[in-house]
Amino acid sequence: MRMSQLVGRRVKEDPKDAVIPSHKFLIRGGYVRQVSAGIFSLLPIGKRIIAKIEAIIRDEMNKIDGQEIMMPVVLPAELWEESGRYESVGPELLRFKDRNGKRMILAMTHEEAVVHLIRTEVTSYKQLPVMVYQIQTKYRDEARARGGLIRVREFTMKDAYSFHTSQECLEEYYKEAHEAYVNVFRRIGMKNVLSIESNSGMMGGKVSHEFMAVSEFGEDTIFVSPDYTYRANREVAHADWKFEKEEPQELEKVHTPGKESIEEVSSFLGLKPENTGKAVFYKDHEGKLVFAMIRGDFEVNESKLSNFVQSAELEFADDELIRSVGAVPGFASPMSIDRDKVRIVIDRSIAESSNLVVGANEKDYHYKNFNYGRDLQDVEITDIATVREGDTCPVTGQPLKLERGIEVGNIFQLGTKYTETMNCHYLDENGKSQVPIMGCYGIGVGRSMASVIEQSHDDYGPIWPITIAPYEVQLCALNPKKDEIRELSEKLYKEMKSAGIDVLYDDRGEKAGFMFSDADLIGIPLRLVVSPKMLADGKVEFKRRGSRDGETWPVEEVMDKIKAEIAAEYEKFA
RNA sequence: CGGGGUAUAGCGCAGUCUGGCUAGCGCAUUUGGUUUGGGACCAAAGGGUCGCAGGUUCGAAUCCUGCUACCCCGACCA
Repeated sequence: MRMSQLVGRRVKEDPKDAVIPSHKFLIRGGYVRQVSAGIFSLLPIGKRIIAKIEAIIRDEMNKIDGQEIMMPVVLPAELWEESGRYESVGPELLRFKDRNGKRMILAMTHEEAVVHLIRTEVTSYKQLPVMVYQIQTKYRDEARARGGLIRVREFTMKDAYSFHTSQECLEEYYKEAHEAYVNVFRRIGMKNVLSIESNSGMMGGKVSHEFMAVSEFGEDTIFVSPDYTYRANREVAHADWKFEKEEPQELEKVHTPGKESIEEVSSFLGLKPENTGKAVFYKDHEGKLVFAMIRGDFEVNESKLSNFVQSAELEFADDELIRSVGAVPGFASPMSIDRDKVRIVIDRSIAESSNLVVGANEKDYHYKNFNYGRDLQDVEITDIATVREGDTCPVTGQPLKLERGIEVGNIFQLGTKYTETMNCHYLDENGKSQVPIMGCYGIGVGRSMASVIEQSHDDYGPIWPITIAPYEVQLCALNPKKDEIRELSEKLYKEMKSAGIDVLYDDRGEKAGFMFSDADLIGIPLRLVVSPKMLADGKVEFKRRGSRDGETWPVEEVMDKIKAEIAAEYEKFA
């Protein structure tokens, strides 16, 4: 490709809206352009990167016997009504009507569509297990798009779905898919990606993993042990907390005028937050009150609580609802409240500690020396605590470290949630009707591209791994008005093209600095410069992206040497 | 959805408070010339419904009302 013809200009200044490096460079380098909030066009070099990422994904999916298909973006609402998600999913599902008034949706994921397909095409145990996948557009009407390609509304996703006759078979395939994902991210040159335990929550499965590109700009918080043996999303992370019981002392009501928060109460009484119990009230999806209690120095983990009470939409309860069960906001206690109207869930930190300060359900009063077992019985006890940096790793015993991550992929053991509700069956070897067990596997393609930039750039632009770089080699002709420069550059360009090398040829005759700055923004890993100075000695300069020092190659050796360099680059990601 | 901000040429911005000549600057673009190793120089040129609608006024980018879009923080996130 000749740079003089390339669509997509480079810009010198950072776009005012961009706050993270990948967003800045994607705009400045001419990879993408925003059309609307969270909606982007891909320009030629962006599209080439995406195509290369997709090719690697395809290769790995095909290796684990995936069969590529393509399902529609627009789906009838009735398909989503079958699974129940037409109602259960919020406004991020874009609903609309066609000209006949028929209710339609823009697919944000394809479990329904794939079950619709598989239930008619796969009817015998002999056809199982089977995996189908597609690389296709998804639309999610995000409340707030952000971070360039990190959180968008329309995006390309590879989504794969597997169907099995047994849980064992699913688990075995799940391992293969996990391995394939590791290969994908290695091959696209993502330097630091972790597979972590994640929250399958309402998706219906038991086991799931997220693949996180570690980045300070990630939206997810993850906890890892120092040796990375333990890796989990904050939503599900747990720690090896140790609590100690002391001799219970007599329950004592104390006057705490106007002291509502943990900090106020504990400092007023000359105690530490860990000597108190904190009450947090939520409203579940049916509007019922959930009373969560945790030791004062912890925070309630809403994901854990939400999973435990099987309610997808927990929200903070208002004071009116709290009072309706006999509790007093700011001075609430699980004792002496209407147990029929409220579900009480207490954290282990409460059940396994002693002599805590808790509310007295009376304005301006607390109790000292609350002890679970003596002062409260028969409530649900579980782990609803949010892990803090430095808490003890449940596996290694070491202090946990906090990282931020961009979710670039996820894999779920779904079970039969969709196959069952949508009447998907096959006949087993005994001629009996069975429901297949499902797994699903996603990769965000554009988000992966952005994540590679986050992990591989310098002040001047992205540094692409050769496996996904828009071109393998950039050829720069410095001063092509000079015949010998132009002639050699054209010759090298043609030779590389016919040798099957992806080459971007800067034939514009710009000043060196201008040309190199553009080259840095395009981030091609290998660069050849034809210049009068070098050519006087019969040499051409070779540079790697990211290094300011080059080598000089004799003109007649350029083709051999560049082929060797390209091969060596690919070797790094094999 | 809550809080904050922005909207003027392709991009980045000034002008708005305090209404007043033909709306300006840098970059980019086009033409001619000089240049050519890390974002050159000279000269000329093209490019604007000042987000939209309504109002006030002799006169509105500027004041008033309503709306919309976009960005940031938060909430939400199959």
